[in-house]
Amino acid sequence: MENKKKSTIKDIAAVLGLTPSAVSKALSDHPRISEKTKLAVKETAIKLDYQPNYLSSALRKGKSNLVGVIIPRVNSHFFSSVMENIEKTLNLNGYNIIMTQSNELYAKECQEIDTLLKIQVDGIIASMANETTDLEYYKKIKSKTELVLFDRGEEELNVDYVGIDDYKSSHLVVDHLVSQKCSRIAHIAGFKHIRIYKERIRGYKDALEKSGLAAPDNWIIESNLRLEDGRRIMQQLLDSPERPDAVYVAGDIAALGALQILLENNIKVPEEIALIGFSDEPFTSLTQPSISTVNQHSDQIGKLAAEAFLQRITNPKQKINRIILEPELIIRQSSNRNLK
Amino acid sequence: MENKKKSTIKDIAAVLGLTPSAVSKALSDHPRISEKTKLAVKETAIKLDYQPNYLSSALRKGKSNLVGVIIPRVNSHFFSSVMENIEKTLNLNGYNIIMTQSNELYAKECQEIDTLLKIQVDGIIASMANETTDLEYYKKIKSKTELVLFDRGEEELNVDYVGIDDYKSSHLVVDHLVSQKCSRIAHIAGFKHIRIYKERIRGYKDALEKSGLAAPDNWIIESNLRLEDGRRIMQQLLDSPERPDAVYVAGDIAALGALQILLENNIKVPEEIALIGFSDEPFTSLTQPSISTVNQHSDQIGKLAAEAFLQRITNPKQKINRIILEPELIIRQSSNRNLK
DNA sequence: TTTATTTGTTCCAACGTTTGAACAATACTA
DNA sequence: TAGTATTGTTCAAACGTTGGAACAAATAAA
Repeated sequence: MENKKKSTIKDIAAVLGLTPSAVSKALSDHPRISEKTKLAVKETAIKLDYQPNYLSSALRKGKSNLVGVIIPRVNSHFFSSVMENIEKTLNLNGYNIIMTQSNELYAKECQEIDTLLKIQVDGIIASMANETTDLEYYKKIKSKTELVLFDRGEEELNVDYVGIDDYKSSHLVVDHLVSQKCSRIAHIAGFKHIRIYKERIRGYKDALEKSGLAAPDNWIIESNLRLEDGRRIMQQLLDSPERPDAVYVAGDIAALGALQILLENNIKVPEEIALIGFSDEPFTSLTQPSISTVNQHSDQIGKLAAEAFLQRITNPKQKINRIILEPELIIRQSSNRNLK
Repeated sequence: MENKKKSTIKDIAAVLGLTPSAVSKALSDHPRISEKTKLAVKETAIKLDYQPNYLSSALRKGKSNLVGVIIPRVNSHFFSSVMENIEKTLNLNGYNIIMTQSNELYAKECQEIDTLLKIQVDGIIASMANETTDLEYYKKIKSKTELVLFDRGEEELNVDYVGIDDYKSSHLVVDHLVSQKCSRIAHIAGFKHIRIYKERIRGYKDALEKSGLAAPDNWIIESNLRLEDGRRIMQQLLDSPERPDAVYVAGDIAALGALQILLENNIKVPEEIALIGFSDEPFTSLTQPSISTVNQHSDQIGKLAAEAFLQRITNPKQKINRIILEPELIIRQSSNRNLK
């Protein structure tokens, strides 16, 4: 015989012979309530295990103090680290977050957006799914609540954004590979319709050109950057008439797949083919050889995205923020020919 | 000049010259509302981009259709897969989930519980943090809403539970190691105060005894099972006067740490020391050598936990479910002496 | 034609909290 | 001692939605 009874402000009022409004004011430290009453109210609140009903207060105040976060997938160090830092920053400011994942699917993303809007979140912080090309749903968010994007976001939406300089990242990667005497550099890329991957491709091309190099068009291969994509494309590159002597992969997981294929084919990394990934996922330092990669500063991105949201809530009409962080190349064994 | 104006049932009513309650009934297909009115209402709802206000309806109905999920950390294949399957199952039944992570910290866990209760979720599905020994907060959940536990849960709480047979898992592991002619088997364990780890330890001891083996007490070493714990303890075992010839690690991440130390010390795995982890995290198949491990059926656990919740919501007084799944030993290179 | 039934709608109270206004009681000022 | 200020509380309306009861109009049954 269980009774899942939640106590309300009324119950406290009844115990103390007060009105609900007196209790409400006491709980929120209203100046006109006597210290004695406040103390009594707070004691009974604890005694009755009172939990404020968020639904009613949010309804009344028109503010939920809830922020929705949409990420492509939770099972990635980059995204979960961003997540954690968003949460940490917002918690300090009295907000709670609802995290959802799109699984890189447009349909799921739309569904999550609808749910979050229904819940009346005070804002949404998101990184777009790989599949997303239609921006309608994001425009819908914009018309209903605050929106901050990070990492994967489109300029067209004209909202606050935090990310790294993807164009420059490719320069760091290519310049380093060139310094390692690589000259036939292929690029396992993300889909060009996503801005960050487009920028990485653009940076890759420009950096090659700067060094007087050029890559055949079929050395830029777009994909979803999953493990199996990395494997498939690396095999494809190995089978091509002229093999590259370096491969720049736009994501670490795909880079791992590529590394597997290289090892399975007994190709020496980095001597025969050098390899560089993207994101600094923890496993890149654990593989044999360890994988060079680009650090995207996930901790800072989360913090900055949360702060951008907080600023916008405080002052909705301030001008749009675009925060672009400096990428950092982490050189490990897979691209360091000097070390070995 | 933006107007983040949300339209309400009142706006629709005003447009059509109806009352809000007529609109509400039309939207929920009340039988007494004429088809004509329903059509008109639904059209205007779309035209005005009407989004039902979840706060008010949840408040009124006393049901939020929101379920809180608390997991120790999101960045683990096991937990994120459970998560995904909980979400999938609950979504099909009209529920949305709010996922939170405790980061294995008791304080964070309590905070998350309070938030979820404040939000008035219809139930909580959780796996306890490593740190948690005091069950007060879980009893609090029980007194306020429905609670389902998975993987890490205590029997004392007497709530629905889904997990695997940890005692048996250890038997599978030890029996396999014995079949590989290992006789000095150490155990890098989780903390004994957590039931699942206690069970793994108990199974390990009993299985050893069954095979006429015994391990010195200092070969059962409890820890948080993080990467660095695995490294530290493995080093400790290597430095001990009599080295083990097999190590059974109660978590994959710690097993990876142990493997790193073994490789750094040029110890042949599995010939000199065999290694087995726990959870079937994806990276276990990617290491060199690949790591044997125990499959916990994360997909099923999520589905079953969600179903347990749904059943309890429908029928609060049905008797407590304890669903125990069969563990599955996945034999890979790190423990297979025959293969090599 | 009167009475009963069905249909489509409005009315109203409620969910739990918040907040400005109103009020009574006490304390301070002239 | 009357008048004003201060203090501590209650009152009442509101947030948006819901759902039972009430009601009027149209239709069916007697």
